[in-house]
Amino acid sequence: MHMNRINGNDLLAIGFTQGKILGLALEVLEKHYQDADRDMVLSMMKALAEKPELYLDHEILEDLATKMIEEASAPKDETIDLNVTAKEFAVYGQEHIDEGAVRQMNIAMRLPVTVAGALMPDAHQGYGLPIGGVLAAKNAVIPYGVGVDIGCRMALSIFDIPENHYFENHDFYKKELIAHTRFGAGHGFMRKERAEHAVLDRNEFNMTQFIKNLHDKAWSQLGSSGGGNHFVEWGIIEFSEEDKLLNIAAGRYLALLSHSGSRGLGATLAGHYTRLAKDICKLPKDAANLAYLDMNSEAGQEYWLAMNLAGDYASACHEVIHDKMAKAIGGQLLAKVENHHNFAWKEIWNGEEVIVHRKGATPAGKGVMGIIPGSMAAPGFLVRGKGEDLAINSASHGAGRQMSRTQATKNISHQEMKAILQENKVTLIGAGLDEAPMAYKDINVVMNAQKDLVDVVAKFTPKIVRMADDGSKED
DNA sequence: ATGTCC
Repeated sequence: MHMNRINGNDLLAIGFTQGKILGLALEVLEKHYQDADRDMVLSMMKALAEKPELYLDHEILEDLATKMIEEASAPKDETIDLNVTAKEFAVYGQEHIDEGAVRQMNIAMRLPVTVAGALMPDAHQGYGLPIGGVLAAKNAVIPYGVGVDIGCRMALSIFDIPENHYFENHDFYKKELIAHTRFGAGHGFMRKERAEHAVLDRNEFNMTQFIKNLHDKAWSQLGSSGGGNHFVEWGIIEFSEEDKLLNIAAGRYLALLSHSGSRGLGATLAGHYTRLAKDICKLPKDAANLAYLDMNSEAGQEYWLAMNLAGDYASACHEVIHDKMAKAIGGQLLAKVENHHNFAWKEIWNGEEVIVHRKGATPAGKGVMGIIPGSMAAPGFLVRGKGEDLAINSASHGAGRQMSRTQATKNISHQEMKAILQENKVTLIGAGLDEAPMAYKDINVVMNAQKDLVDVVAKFTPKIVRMADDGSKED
């Protein structure tokens, strides 16, 4: 516990300014002055901010003082201009997409690094790049083009268990779902319950002090699901015909579907590197959140490694969940499919290597499998990409909202929600009105709008859904 | 999306 720990706001209050120096100063404080007297350290830092030259011979602050003098005398960053005209981009299901998302996409298409873009049929407004936005950039990566929940993904396990086994043992499956999943912002596992995974031994955790500090939280949250629209659910997957590639015969099977990301680790990394990008890459105000890092720069390479670490961590979380559940039910696995939808990839597009950002978009290269969920009461789909160039080999990552969280909480009643769950024979554990099926677009309409992007392989119908408890019900 | 720490 560091109740009196000096934070960024404290330093801003005594004369530090937003930027790289602030981060360095916080690192020095953490490393050398954690247990020192707060007032003493604050007055020393204040003096340093006013006259860094007095600290050039200081045992600990020498390096920081040097950098502050360099920074102060360096020429000021110039704003990078956007192109006057936006490059054209494909939009799928435009009639169901809000204007804000299209406006944001138009700004993204004016970045000097932009090669191509596309908007998926579940698109809506986000920070910087819209959710459901795909952007191919030349040798640059945009932290907010990936999103806050780095590596957020879907994972599906199909078991060799016929659907009637589920219907006959509903309570057992419900019990195991509750026993082996954990939800809620900030929630993780106590030391004795913690899972192990090779991702925790990854070298990238030692890359910087900032990442090192996130290791313990990452460990405690390994195998947890978080909040918002994240879920773990049992459902029935239906193959209307044999799938030779998966080697699955036509029929209905029990399946486990999960949706979650990189938890606190990814969120903290996303925030850190977005700040860094905004500090380095000054864009006009309406494009500020699209700040990018050069892939050849130290910051760009550091973000790339951190992003990949967060992605692999998110994958590990799903692996832990699916392993626990498979073990609990003792089922034989027929197939496992996984895809991330908040990430950046190096891909070849139109003959050149580009960085493809998918922020809430499913990779849909030719033959690439993905999962597009509907809602807790609507089916989701196992799909195969068609490799559509205009969509930059992408598809939607879900149905998309038709009501904001606030709107949904206001306009939907608990009775209405109960009725639609009953009608679809869905058992719900947790979740608030903001995740009600009516808050989402009709998944069939969305799938229709992306017929050129994916083929449907199988249909997944949710049966027992677990989400985070409704925030309003918590104390 | 995230224990609301730039």
